[in-house]
Amino acid sequence: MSPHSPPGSTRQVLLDSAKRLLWKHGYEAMSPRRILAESGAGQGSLYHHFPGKAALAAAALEEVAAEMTEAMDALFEGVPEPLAAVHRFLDIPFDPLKGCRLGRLANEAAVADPETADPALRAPLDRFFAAARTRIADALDRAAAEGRLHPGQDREMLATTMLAAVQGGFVLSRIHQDPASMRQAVAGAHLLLDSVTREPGP
Amino acid sequence: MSPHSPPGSTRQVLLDSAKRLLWKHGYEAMSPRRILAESGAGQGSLYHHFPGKAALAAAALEEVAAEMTEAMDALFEGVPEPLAAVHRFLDIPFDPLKGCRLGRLANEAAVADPETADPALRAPLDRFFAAARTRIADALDRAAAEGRLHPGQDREMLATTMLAAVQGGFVLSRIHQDPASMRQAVAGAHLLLDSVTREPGP
DNA sequence: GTCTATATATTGATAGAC
DNA sequence: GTCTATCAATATATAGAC
Repeated sequence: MSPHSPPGSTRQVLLDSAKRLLWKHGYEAMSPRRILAESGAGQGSLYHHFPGKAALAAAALEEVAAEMTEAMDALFEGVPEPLAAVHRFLDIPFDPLKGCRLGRLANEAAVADPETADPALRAPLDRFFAAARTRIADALDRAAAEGRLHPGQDREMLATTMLAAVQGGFVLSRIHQDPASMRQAVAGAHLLLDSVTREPGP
Repeated sequence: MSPHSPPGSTRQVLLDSAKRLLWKHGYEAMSPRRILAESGAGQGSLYHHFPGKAALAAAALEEVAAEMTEAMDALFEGVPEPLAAVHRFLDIPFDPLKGCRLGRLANEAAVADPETADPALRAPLDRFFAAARTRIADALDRAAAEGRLHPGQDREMLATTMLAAVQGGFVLSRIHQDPASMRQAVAGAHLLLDSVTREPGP
């Protein structure tokens, strides 16, 4: 929406602080006061550059979604073999205890409660996960075209399951305060992928 | 901890309201004011029966965890064939848009932020998901003992993946405001389970 | 045990000087 | 564009009568 601000500008400093706080504390717990303390900006600056907390958060989430989409694109363009790219996606070294930068907001009222949500907050999440599923499903389609997938597999379903395994891994790791849950969930996703894969023909 | 209160008692009415609000809005968004409005109790009652909001929430979550553990036990005891029980678990008719009563709290600071969390809030979640994983892993062990599982499968890993698929399904369905994500994630979990299953011997 | 005030801190946002 | 007040509303909790 709004063009990128110059790095180091007050507007960008506010956005960077919001991005950190949204990751660490989520939306509701990200008070304007904390943003100002984090960023060093004065009280008036926030409301000069943004209509309010929600608009700042929405802009911050747009940036996060753009960064993550870019990372997905780089991964899928950088790994020529499509199945290898999906496995690589599962092996991204997330820190499971920190939660997913976008997925962790799925249960905040302002983001995803149909009655009280601000659509501008959910939109970047919606778009990123749709894009991620498309990247994965497209890779699986290419694998199928190369004869590397057993026929008759629902590639969109498989792509959703890959994403769900990672998101569920975050949830379980946070609850147990233990990265092992993420490792196991991802291992299951690898196994599922292997189970629909067939060796390259001669 | 505390013994169950008589149904209809003010204490239990407060607990029931807290359980509803925790599911619908989460912990931080569950203000004492809302609890009192929901329950019809007077202001003083909450602080007479509980030291504060955190203690009420912890007691409410203990009840939720107990209910869900009981439901898991009923399912796994009621379905004699262990693999069928795991498939049945995946087919529990969750409402994906409502989120998981316990899993939805995984990203609240008071529940799972190592710096600020109240251990009493995370404990019931930790215990329920550990118990759930054990139920599933035990069923897979029984299936293996009956020769229904391909050998060499990590049953704990598989159990974690089943739970993660459901939790990830909740996250994705909330983000897209669409139950389809949960259906697809669960379908992937069924497929994984099938891929490690072998037909009963003669 | 329950009720009606009330207290204090924090929230998200504004006012207005510079 | 940035700053220092300041605001009204809400959050969690307490006081004290009944």
